[in-house]
Amino acid sequence: MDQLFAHLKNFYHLSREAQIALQECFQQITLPRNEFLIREGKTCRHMFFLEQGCLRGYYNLDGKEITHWFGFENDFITSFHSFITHQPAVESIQLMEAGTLWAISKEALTGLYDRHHEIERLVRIVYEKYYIRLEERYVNAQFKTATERYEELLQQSPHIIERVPLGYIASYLGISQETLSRIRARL
Amino acid sequence: MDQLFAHLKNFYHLSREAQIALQECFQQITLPRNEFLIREGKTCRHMFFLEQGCLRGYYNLDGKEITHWFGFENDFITSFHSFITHQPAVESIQLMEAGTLWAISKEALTGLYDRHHEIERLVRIVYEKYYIRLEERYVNAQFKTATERYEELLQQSPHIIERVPLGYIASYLGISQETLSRIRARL
DNA sequence: CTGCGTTTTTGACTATTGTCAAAAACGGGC
DNA sequence: GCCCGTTTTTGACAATAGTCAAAAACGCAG
Repeated sequence: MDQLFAHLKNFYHLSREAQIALQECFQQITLPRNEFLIREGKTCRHMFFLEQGCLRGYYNLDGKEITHWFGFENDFITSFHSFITHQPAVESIQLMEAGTLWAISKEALTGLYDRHHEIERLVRIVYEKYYIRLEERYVNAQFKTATERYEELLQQSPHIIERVPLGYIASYLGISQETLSRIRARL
Repeated sequence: MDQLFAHLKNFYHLSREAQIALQECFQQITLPRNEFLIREGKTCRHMFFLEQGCLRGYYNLDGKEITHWFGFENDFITSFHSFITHQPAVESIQLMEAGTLWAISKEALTGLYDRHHEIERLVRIVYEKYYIRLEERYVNAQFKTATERYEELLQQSPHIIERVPLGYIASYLGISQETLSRIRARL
């Protein structure tokens, strides 16, 4: 829990009361490797904070699993579309390692917004940061070659390459596993 | 101005007082075709609402202009990265048609957050919606073929194709103009 | 209607990546 | 250390998209 609150300070400094209120709404979860946090088709009603472990979000495209993001320590995790719209999730989220998470329900969170303005502010700021992160990812994904994308991943997120099977990384980069293997051979 | 407030109701219903406070912070701008709303290298300190017209965001990659998004009526426009981080914008935003916009400065907006909790809520909700919109765009861009992306654009946003030169659309889809021309010929 | 600059299309060729299949390397359990 | 299932690499070929250059179509001023 300390880790979560330490991380929140990167976004906004909460008052003691807000922290206590927030703390009461979180529940700890421990899940083994390969377990699902969210399954396609179910509505996701929680936001998670990943304290320890790593996981991937993926969806099905013509029977193929497309991994479109990874989550690591200190990431906020949810199926955002489902969480926001209350519609069934189109993606699944699966643990790639055994992990520890903190969960907060959407009702609890929106309840807090009314009682603690600062918590809503915190969440707004988190969204802003996540938005620009996604924007960057979008530009990289669409307008760079596979090799450039891999090299950038190597530089910026070497932890991904160390902890994640090649097949998932290839999918994440939008290329086939064979192509990624050849890129690696060349470097 | 009516149009702006009518549009805001899609996100959150503001009280009369909040509306008045917000209204006072907006300034109208009119710009001719090809004018720049934001130029690469300058810090963007405003959020805009596009009442009438259309524009594009683009950046330079090895001397080439990469158009990565379009804005149309009722869109909120800014260089999000610059607006949030206060760093110089990496992109430029240019009018493709003469347009009318409403501008609000970042200071004015953050000032409103303190005085009107609901305005911060509204903005949080706007960010949520824009986030999931971007997520969708990301998935489409990375994991579908050029033809699929063009067909989806045709179905979901025919207005883009009607109002925007082919070269910009090709860039937006992440393909060369020639390839887009060939896709069109085939359909 | 004509001419001219811009935008779009077409052609020929090249580079990149995908697909399918098989081989090699890796890693944990015994 | 050995076996077996999984992951990664390699090979051959096909499909997709990019590049450069030229032609055609378009749009507007005069």
